[in-house]
Amino acid sequence: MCDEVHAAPRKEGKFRGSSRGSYSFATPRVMVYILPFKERKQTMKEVRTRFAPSPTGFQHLGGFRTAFFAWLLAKRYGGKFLLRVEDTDQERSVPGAIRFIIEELAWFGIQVDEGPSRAELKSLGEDWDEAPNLGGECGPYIQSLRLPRYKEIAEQLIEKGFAYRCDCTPEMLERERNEQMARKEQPGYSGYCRTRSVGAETKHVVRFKMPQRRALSFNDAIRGRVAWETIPLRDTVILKSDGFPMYHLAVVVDDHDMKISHVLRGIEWLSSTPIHLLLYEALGWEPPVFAHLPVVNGPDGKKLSKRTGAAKSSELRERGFLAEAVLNYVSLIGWAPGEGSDQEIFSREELISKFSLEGINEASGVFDPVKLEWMNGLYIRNLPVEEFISRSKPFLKLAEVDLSHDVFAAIAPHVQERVKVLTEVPPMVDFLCERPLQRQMDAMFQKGVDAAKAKEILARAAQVLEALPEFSITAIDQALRGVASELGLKPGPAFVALRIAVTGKTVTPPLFESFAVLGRDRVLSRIRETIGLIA
RNA sequence: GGCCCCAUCGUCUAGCGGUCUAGGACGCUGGCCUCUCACGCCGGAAACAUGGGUUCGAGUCCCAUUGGGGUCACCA
Repeated sequence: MCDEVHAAPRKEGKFRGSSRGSYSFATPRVMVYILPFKERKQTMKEVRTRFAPSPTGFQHLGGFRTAFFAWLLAKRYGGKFLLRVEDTDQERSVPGAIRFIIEELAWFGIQVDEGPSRAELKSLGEDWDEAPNLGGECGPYIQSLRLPRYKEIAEQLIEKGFAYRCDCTPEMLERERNEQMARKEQPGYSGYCRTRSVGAETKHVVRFKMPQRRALSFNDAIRGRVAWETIPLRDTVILKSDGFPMYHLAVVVDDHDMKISHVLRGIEWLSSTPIHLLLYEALGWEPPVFAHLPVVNGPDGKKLSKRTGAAKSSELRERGFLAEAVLNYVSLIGWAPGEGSDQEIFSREELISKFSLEGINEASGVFDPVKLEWMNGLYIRNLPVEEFISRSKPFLKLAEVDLSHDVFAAIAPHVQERVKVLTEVPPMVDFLCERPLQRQMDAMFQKGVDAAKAKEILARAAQVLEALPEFSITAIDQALRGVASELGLKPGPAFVALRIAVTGKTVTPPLFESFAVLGRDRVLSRIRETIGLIA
């Protein structure tokens, strides 16, 4: 009954016509995320999703969005989220990449239920003090540690006639390709070794026999039916000559072994799904539900890259973004709650309860750093003050702005609603330190305030402030306004001089509060110092 | 080039045949608030790629065109 939802019939017409060899994979577990909770519990398998990055460098935001969606889906249905490391390309694997991924997931608060154990990490030389010991029943969770398993499956496929050994050298393949191109044919492996019998002892790869003229389709959880009338692919290598598997073999084997129910991955994988489907078929395994996610592009409309600046999560953290805000923002690229809802600020719990594959868009999206900043500012403002203070402290320390807890706490509420990222905090409060000020003196003279007038304001203000019985915010407020009107000035222009004299800057937290926090002595000495500076 | 995916304001999106003279958010912009800067509040400009169908009726369904993107490795 519920099968209808994802068996989206919109592509049906296109597909119906091909009668020969038509085959489609049923994906009955589609109903997993549309059945009411109680019903589901009795009939459904556990939802198990995974994030399977290859440790070839730094993941960007798009990668973590994929991980987050997979995590949300698992949590939504009380399932498990696993981390698997796809390091089958020895040459491209870079040391430290696994650690980066694990630490970033932790920063985002995406808990991994199953993943590499400490021993697995150690065996790869990827061990560090705070390394978590994930583990799980389906390990190892690092592909380079699962080589015998892939070999076993490859042998099985050869025995059953779905695959064969090929000892063609790269040079031979190259020559073949050149000849094909000269003849203006589609280049690709001809299948030379299909009918030969290459012994296991000679150096070889294992190739999967791709059927030609075969219709194939499946129900993508996001796009509905995707169909191929013929398989356009050549016999593809599934096991390399060095004994490592190719991606296609490794994913299929691992997703099966690890009982993955839903595969969420980037749309760049859509084209290779037929190979995976064929592999599942040959192995007699039931394929998981596939959901191919739209890509996230940079503001330039091109793929997210390291040069996109804020696209690297670790960089966002260093720049003072909050994990909650980043996750909230990133989840909005390609996903919306739907049902006419306008909501776009979600707690983690709300996201879990509202997330669904149906809400994911087909179209690619653009990462907008400006909106992220806005949202981060919103999250910062919504933080309890104490939380804001403790999160700001590392940034103060890094910027060598040395303030006591009490001093910073006194000004914090005013800073909190003025920053979008935490790195903006230190420059906003560094005037409270003992450091000598660099004053923007030239900004002082404007709107009817010349050097003489400025001196007058400062001198009078110093006098009045010194005489104040109590150096409180309201007292300072009244006193300073009094000075302004006494000198025939509006508060605005009058306070510019004072602000620069005491803080050195034109933009600061509110003046009276700043003065109160600084204390009378320092305010007075700074004002007097400035008077001497005016020519 | 073959195959596949995609197409609503600049950007993220709502919209699942009539309630769309298309709603929200960021950004932009006019104003209010105001000691600067922010916050907050009120207002504005800004989009259904094009052409055919289907239908009493299409942003919503179908086809084509155009334009983007992906993929065709002993990379993932």
